[in-house]
Amino acid sequence: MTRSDNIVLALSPIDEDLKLAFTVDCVIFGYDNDDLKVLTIECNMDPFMGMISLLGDFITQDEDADSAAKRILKYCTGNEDIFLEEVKSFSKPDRHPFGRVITIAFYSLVPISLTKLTDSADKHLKWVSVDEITEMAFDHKEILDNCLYQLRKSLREKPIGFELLPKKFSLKQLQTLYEVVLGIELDKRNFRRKLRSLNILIDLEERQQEVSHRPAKLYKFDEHSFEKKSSDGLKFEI
Amino acid sequence: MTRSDNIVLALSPIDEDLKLAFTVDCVIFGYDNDDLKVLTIECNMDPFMGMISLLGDFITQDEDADSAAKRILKYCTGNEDIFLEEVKSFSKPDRHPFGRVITIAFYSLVPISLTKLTDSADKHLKWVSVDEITEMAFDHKEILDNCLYQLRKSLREKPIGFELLPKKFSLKQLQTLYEVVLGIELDKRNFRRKLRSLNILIDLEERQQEVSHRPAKLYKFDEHSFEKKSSDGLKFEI
DNA sequence: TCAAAAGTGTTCAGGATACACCCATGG
DNA sequence: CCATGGGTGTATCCTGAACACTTTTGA
Repeated sequence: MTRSDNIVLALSPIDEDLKLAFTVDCVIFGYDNDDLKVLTIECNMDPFMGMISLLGDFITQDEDADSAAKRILKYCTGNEDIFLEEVKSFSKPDRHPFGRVITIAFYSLVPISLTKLTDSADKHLKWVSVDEITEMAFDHKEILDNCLYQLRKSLREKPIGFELLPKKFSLKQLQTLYEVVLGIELDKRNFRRKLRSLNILIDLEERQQEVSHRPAKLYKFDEHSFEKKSSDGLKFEI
Repeated sequence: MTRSDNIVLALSPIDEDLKLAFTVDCVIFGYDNDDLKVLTIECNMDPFMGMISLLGDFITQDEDADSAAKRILKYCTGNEDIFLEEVKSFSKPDRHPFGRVITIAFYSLVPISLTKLTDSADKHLKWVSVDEITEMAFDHKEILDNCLYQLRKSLREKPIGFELLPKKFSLKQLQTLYEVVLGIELDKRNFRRKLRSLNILIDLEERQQEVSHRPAKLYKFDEHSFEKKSSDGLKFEI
């Protein structure tokens, strides 16, 4: 996979008569330093030259949209086992200057600190704070906005916040994540009581290291327990 | 538009080299006689000959997926102003026997009693109870299941139940709709109090006619009031 | 006057919210 | 011993759930 996998550059899978192509675009959200970011690549195609764009690629003949998205994630991070959710399609006839390019948007979640971008991808990619993004190539800003909306919705309905954090995290980190992504303030005691009552965290009996104050206890997400509770009809709601 | 608009029959927009085509499929939900139904068309293509299928069509060069879905709705009902929500894409490489056909699934809601199927569509189409459907052509049963799931979710989060009822309806009708679609029982008094507190119904000061018991009061949905409340952050939740 | 469905209030429990102080650690 | 962030409990309010009888109409 080369840089030409940026759909901006790869032309071959576009049928020249119908000018029809089918792609996926991934909004890869990362979280680091109490900040929500998106993985971007610089666009080198007029009229969007120099603007940032999302990671996307054609869907090949032998894969479905989901697999294509996973392939992009693996290309960027070397990892396939990443949270991924389909959001919606974007298919305005004039959305792409090369012709009819219909795309399915996904968003995915990674903790930036644990995510080494692969060598091949590294030099082209950039994490950009969501707040700082005012425009993107193509209709990618619109795609980002839709995915961000969906992320916020899902974050309140399903326990996916953990996907953005390191395996071990403190309750404070988790709370800040919710506050940053949702753009709201949460009460510390109520937040903790809520999570305690959900019973989906495992106390690791460990503490933060090398902090100049009382170190926080560390937890991990109890995926197994959640799956069980979930099928019993647990209502996750923050 | 002819019957060949059923994607099963129309071949031309499939590129013969790439075998790539792009379609929409509509799960058109209708409600009648306290029963949730889906509009279907008989499939006349092997290996699905005789099975029911969803209403679908190619996306043309000058429309987006949404417009294609609306076009299908207009073809079937003569009406364009119908509730429509995109659900997800279906893109398994082998999902269609003719080649690579990627589809975007939508569901829409109509009150069957108010929906005259257009003459051209009428003879081919059939309303089938959701409960009775065990198999469909292609992966349409999977599409239906996904759309039904999404309908149930949205029905609890947004005031869309009205889309399935006549303009004027009784509270009993509305409650039964929720009970039928969600497959649950609701308490009459709690349900009515809930609706009262939401303040999104207009009392028409009218009553049912020609029923052999005390006639129920009729209401209509106050779309304007809801829009206002919604932007003020009303949490609709049933 | 009967059958059939419409319509209405109260109580209780559990979850959501608001709120302030002590604790542990490193420097 | 001080600065910094970690950690905890209680009182109140509100919403959701459970529950039974009276009213109106047509036949």
